[in-house]
Amino acid sequence: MAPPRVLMVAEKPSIAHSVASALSRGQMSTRRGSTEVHEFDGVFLGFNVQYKVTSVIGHVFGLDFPATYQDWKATDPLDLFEAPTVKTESNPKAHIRRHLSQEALGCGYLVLWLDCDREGENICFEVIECTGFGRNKDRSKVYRARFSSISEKDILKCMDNLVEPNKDEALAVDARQQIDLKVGVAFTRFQTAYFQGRYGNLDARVISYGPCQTPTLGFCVQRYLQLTTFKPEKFWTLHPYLIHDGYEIQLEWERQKLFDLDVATMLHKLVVGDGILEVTDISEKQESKSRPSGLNTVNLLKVASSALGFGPQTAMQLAERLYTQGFISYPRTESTAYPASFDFRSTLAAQANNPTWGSYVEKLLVDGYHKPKSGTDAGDHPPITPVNSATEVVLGNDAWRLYQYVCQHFLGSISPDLKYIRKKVKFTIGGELFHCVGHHITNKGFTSIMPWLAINEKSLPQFTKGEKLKTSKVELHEGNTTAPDFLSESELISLMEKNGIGTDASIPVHINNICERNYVQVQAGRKLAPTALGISLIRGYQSIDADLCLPDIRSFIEQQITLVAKGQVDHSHVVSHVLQQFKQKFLYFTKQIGNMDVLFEAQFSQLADSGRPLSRCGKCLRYMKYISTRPPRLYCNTCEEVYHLPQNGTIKLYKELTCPLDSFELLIFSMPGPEGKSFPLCPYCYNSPPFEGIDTLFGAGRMGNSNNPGKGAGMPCFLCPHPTCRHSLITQGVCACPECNGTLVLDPISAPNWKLFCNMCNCLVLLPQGAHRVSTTPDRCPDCDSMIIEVDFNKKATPLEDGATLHKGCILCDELLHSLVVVKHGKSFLDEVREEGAEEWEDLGGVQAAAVRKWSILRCLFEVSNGCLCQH
DNA sequence: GCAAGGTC
Repeated sequence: MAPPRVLMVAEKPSIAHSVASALSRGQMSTRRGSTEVHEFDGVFLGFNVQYKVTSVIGHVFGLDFPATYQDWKATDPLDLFEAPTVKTESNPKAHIRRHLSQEALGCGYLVLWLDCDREGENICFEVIECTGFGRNKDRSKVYRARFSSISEKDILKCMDNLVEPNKDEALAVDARQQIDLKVGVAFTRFQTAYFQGRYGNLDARVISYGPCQTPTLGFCVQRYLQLTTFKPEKFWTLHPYLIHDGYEIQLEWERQKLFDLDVATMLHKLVVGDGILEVTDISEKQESKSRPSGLNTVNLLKVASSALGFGPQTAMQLAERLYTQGFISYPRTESTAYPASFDFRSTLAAQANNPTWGSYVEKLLVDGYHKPKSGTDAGDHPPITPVNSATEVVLGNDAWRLYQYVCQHFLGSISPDLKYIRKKVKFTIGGELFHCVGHHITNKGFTSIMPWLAINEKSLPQFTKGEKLKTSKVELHEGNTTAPDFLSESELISLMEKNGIGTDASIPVHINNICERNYVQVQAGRKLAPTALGISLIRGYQSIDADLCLPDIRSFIEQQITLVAKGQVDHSHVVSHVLQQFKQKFLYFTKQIGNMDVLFEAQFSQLADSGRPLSRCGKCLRYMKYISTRPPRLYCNTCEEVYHLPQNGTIKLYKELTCPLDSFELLIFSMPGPEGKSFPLCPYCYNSPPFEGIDTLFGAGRMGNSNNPGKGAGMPCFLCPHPTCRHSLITQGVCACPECNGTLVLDPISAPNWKLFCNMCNCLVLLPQGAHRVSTTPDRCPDCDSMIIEVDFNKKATPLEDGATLHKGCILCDELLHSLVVVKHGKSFLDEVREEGAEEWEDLGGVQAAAVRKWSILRCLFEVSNGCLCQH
C-alpha cells in the first residue's frame, strides 16, 4: 500500500521552500504549478509518509459586495451597512483555489505553515476551505505549525508540537474585513457623489474615506494647521566668550533662553558688569552611544525616505527586488531582534570581499563581532540583513543605495558601541551660570560604518577649578521661535506605527493612497504638504465628527476584533455592534455634510460656474461647459447632466459636426506626443453607448487608467457600427490590423502626417507623408476587401507621373500605396497594461478576440436591420 | 471609481 500523503501549505513560495528544505534535508524534488510544489519522503506522527509542500501567495480570497451593489448610482450607500458580502479569489489568474484543491487530492493530512499572525490564521481557514479538509475530510487531520522563525531548527522543532488552527483569530480578521469594507465604501461613495456633483475643480476622481488612510491624512493636516496658526515668539539668549590658548570659546547659558527682554537685558548688564568668569566645576564622564538593533521594515522605510529620498512604495519595490535576487533577506518584518540561531559569521563572510566595506568586515571577523542589542522579536521574520555581496554596477544606483544601507546597518548592529568622554566645564559670572562641553572619542565603534551617526570630536582647553578668566565679549542674542515644517514622510511613518495605523506592508500603500488621491503632495525633502482638498476633508470631519479622522478610529476597530480573537465575544455580534455604531456616525455625517460643504465652497468653484463653453448639448442645444480638471467632463447647465470624457489628452470641438444619433456636437480627443493618435467622439454615445454591450465588449473597463478612453469608456466613434456616419468604424475603418483582431482606422486630423491606428492595439500605420488629404471611400478592394482610400498628394512631392496628385487604391494591394506605408508601434490604450505583464496582455488579447467576434455579429445585425438602432 | 490586508 502506498504511504499516506501529507500536504503542507505556506503563505509564500519562499517559506514553502525553506520548510521543505529543512524537513527533507535538501533532498526534495520540485515541480512547477500555480506555486511550486516540493515533494519528498519522510516521517509524520511516526508513519512513513510522502510530503508535498506548496504555498499560497498571501490571502486567497478578498471581500467585496455582490454585483447588485456595485452600481454607485443605483445603490444607497446606507444600504451597504446591511448588504451581503461575497468572497472572491483575490488573484483569479493565479488559480490558487484550483491549485490547492488539486494538490489536496489523495492527501490524508494537511499541515498549515501560514505566517504566525492573525492574517496567517485567517489564511489557514481559506486553505482548509480550498483543500476540502473542512467539509468532507476529518477535521482532526488538519494541523497548524506554529513556528517562531524560519530557521531549520525551529522548523524541525515545531513539527513535534503541531497544534490546531485558531478559529477565533481567523474570525477576528473576517470581522475586520467586513467592517473596513462597509465603512470605507459607504463613506467613500457618499462623499464622492456629494462633492463631485457640486464642484467643478475638484482634482480627484474619487474622494475616499478609510479607517487607515483618513487618520494618515489627519496627521499631515494636523501639522499643517499647527504651522499655519503658528505665531513666532521673540526670545533672548546670553553668550559670554573667552579667549583661551588663542581660541575663542562661546559659552552656553544654563537658562538657555528667556522670553522677557527686560529681564534678559538686566542679566546681560550684570554679566558685562562683572566681566570675570570663574570656573566652578570640571567634570569628565565616560559616555556611549548604542549600536542599532536589527533593521525592520518600518525603520528601513524611515531611513529610505529621510536619508535616501525614496518614498515607501519605491523603497519596498527596491527591497523586494533585492530580496528576490538574493541580495538581502525577506524585507517585510517587524522584528529588530536576531534569532538565536542567526549565522552572523556566514553573513559577515559574504561581505568580506566587498570593495567598499570589505576591510571593515575583515576587521570584525578578526577582532570578533559584537553580540547585537536585544531588540524585539515579533515572531515573524529575522531583521533585514544582506545575504549575498553586490556592487553598484550589478544593482544600479537606486537599489545599490538601499542595499548599502542594509549592509551598513547590519555591520553597525554587530559593531562596538560608540564610546566617548564628555567633558563639561561650568562657569559663573555676575550671578549667572554658563558652561561649555567637549567630546573626546575613545572608540568610534559602529559610527565608522554609519558615519552620519558619529559625534564630532570637540576638544576644550585645560581649565582649573577656581580659575578666573576675563570675558572677551558678552552677546545678547535675539532669536525667534520658528514654525514647525510640514510633516516629513519619515515622521508620518513613525506616527502611523505608534498609533497602530496600517502594518509594515500596508503603511506604504496608505501613504501612496493619500498622495494619489491628491490629498497631499510630496515636496522637496519628502515633506508632505496637504492640498486644499486634503485640508477641507480633515477640517470637515473635525467640524462634524472628529472621531472620523482620529487615529483612535483604527484602535477602536482593532480593540473590538481582539475580543473576537481572544474568543471573548461572538464574531457576528462584534461585527453588527461596530457596524451599528458606524452607521449612526454615517447618518449623522450625511445629515451634517453641510458643515463640510461650507469649507469646500470656500475652496472650490461650483460645477455650474466651472469650465468654459465647448460644445452643444444634443437635447437642449445649449453650450455645455468643459471641465478640464480630473475627471475631465462636460456639464450641461440646462439639463444638469454630466458627461465624462477620456483623460490624459486634449479635448477640442470637432468642426461643429454632430452625431447623427443624438445631435450632440462631436469632440476630438488627442493623445500627447508626436505619434499620439486622435479620434472623434460623441459625448452622449461615449457615456451611453447606443448599441447594447459595446462598452464592455472591448474590455474597456479593464484597460487601467493610462491612456484609455477613461471612466465610463463607452464608445468613441472608432467603435461605432453606424453604417453611414462619416466618423464611424464602418466608414473610417480601412483594413484588419496585421497584429491583432482590431481594425485600422483613419486618424481624421493627422494631416500632414497621415496615419491609421488600430482601435485595439498599439499598431500604427504611417500613410504617405505630406499629402493634402487622405480619405476613405465607399469602395472596397476586390482582392482583400479592404477599404479603398483616396490620397491627394502634394503637388511638389507627388510620386505620380505627370504631376498628377489624386490617387485611389488599397493600401495592401496597390503597389504604389503599399510601398509608401510604414507599420510602427505608437502609444496604445493598452501600453501600460502590457508592461505590467505578459499574462495580463494575453488575457486582454482573449477579451479582444471575443469582442471582435461579437462585434462582427453586431455589424451583421446592423446591416440586416439597416439602421433602426438609432434611438436611445 | 470604493477599504485594508496579505504577497508578486
